[in-house]
Amino acid sequence: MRSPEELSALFRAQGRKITAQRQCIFRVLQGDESHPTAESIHAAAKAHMETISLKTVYQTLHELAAMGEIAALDLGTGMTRFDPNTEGVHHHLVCRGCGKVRDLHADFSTVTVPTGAEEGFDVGDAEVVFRGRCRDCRRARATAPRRAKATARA
Amino acid sequence: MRSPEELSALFRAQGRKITAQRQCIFRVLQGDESHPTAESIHAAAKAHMETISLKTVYQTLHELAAMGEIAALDLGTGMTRFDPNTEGVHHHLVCRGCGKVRDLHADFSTVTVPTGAEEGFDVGDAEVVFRGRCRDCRRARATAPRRAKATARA
DNA sequence: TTGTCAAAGAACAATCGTTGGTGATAGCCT
DNA sequence: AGGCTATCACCAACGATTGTTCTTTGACAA
Ligand SMILES: [Mn+2]
Ligand SMILES: [Mn+2]
Ligand SMILES: [Zn+2]
Ligand SMILES: [Zn+2]
Repeated sequence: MRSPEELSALFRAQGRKITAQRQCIFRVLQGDESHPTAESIHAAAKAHMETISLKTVYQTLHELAAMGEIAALDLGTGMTRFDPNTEGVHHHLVCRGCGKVRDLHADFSTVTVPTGAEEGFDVGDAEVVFRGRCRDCRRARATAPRRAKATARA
Repeated sequence: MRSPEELSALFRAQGRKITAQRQCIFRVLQGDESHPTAESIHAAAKAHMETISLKTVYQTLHELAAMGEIAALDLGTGMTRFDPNTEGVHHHLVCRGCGKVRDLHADFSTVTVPTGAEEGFDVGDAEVVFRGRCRDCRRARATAPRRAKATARA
């Protein structure tokens, strides 16, 4: 994702309006590596701008995603996660316990993916999602009751 | 997934009742490789049993999933997909156009997944989802208007 | 500056897949 | 047969997301 200033310039160049809400969202996204949800972005934005609406957050996130400035990820946690880091191709570690998402920089270039032609399927891209337990959840589980109900809420 | 007869025996052994609805669902699931949704399973079941309710279908599917007889997959198509094929580990091809899901039997055993310890993340398993276009959608797209709206409905 | 107008925002309701209640009926199993 | 489940129909709720409507605002020209 570009800097808030560059994004503002981009928006302006595309005829979009530069509003305080959008700039606020730009700033909130800037450097956020938590793969936040729309809701958590909204919460963070409200800390700076009490009146900003969730709808506006969704709208702006979709615009940024359509522009390729951020990525919208469906990682099976129930909510769309947004990723301002679109620089390098990377994969994700998803914690089954708390839903936290972390980047995984690993090389899968040597993986033999069947060509689309031979299966009739035009493979666009491979999405590798590793599910497991983050350190915090591993620790918590060590002392937790064995059949803890998976709440899956972040 | 086991045969309808074996499943009936299993249910009986667990104190669950063997009802006509459940047997109908067992039969519908048997050999279905389309990774159906609850709704499509319901539709197929209704063809044999007009009065079966969607609720019962959901309930039975969840029971089967909890028993490990089928898998419930979140492949980002908006609805949970159910997979009666739990025999071999396999991955999935998801069509971005029509949402169809196909099995992909490919060997990723040589992929160097970072060990959980070094990242503090206990990797349970890797889920590889390939997104692209199936043959039908490729054909359709060749003649379709360029900005066709993705309906994502199977 | 100020007017104009489309774009953006706020508030609210609706949507979708799914789950939860209810009470009544039906049917499995001992 | 009798008890206990499962199922039914119905209706409501859920959370994430989107559509609607009305109001406000920013961008640009006069
Ligand atoms: Mn990321
Ligand atoms: Mn499969
Ligand atoms: Zn965790
Ligand atoms: Zn397709």
